Amino acid sequence: MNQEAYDRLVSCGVRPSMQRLAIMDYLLKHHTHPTVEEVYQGISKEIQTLSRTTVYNTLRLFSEHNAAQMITIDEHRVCYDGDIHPHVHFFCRNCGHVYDLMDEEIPAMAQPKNVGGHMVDDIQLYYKGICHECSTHKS
Amino acid sequence: MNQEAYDRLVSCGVRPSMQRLAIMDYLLKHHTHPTVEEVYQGISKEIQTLSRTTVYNTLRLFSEHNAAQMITIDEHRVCYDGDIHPHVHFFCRNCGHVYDLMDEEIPAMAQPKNVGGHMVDDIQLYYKGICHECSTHKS
DNA sequence: ATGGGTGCAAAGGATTTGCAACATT
DNA sequence: AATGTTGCAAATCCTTTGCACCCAT
Repeated sequence: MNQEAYDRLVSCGVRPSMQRLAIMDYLLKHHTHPTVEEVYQGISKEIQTLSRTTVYNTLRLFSEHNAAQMITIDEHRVCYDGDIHPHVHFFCRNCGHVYDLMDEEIPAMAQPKNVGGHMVDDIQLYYKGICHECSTHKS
Repeated sequence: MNQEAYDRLVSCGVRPSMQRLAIMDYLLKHHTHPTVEEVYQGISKEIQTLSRTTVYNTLRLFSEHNAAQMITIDEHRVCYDGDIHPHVHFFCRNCGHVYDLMDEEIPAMAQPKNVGGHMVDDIQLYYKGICHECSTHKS
């Protein structure tokens, strides 16, 4: 079993279960910003009885407990990131891939701060454009 | 007629039409980050024959021509902003409202720049949390 | 008459909900 | 037993597509 997945769940106040551990494990091992469907496809081999509903519920639960990041950069589909360290996401309009940009600066959000009267607890910085792959391998 | 709406369309290379002018006019007069549905409801009184399809197509067209901003901060629904000056958006997890934060700094994006090999042409900075309304009028 | 714009109806997809079965304490 | 978790099927909601009509050049 994956100790890191277990620890993440416990430290974020999420009760561990077979499915939850498998899903967190998947997120920690695949830095591909998977969608619900991709997570489901990746895990259903191991857990034959897994349902999409559980993946939906679990990923939502994770993001509510800050055990994973929900990314809404693509209008068509939500995806998730097991890396909860704040970093910039880049979305390619052409191929739809989401890339991490670890070197870009992003204002840190150690604890909730008050901005214009509102309590801000999360900051997401999204870059959009055309990725390197798509701009070189143009058809 | 609204000269500002007309000018925005022309300067962004969007051919004006009855519907397009009405939709742009709505965006310029309502800084509420309306969804497709809200724009539709707001305009269908004037243009009785307006269809949702046209609103969908038109708002998409606007965002493709940078005549409006498409905002995907809320996982459930896309919304639009007629203000194309870069500014931070704040999303309230509780009531779902999207607020402008004009005073927050946002890295400017005058023209496309290369970041880690990718051509970035748009930057969006999203803050999330609980808005002032929701935190004071708690139930 | 040609090309773009509009709108209806239908299709498509993603996500949520209700509820019953199951697991775990 | 009680509580939380899972999963199926159905429902819902958002958005796109195909196609025909219409308008303006």
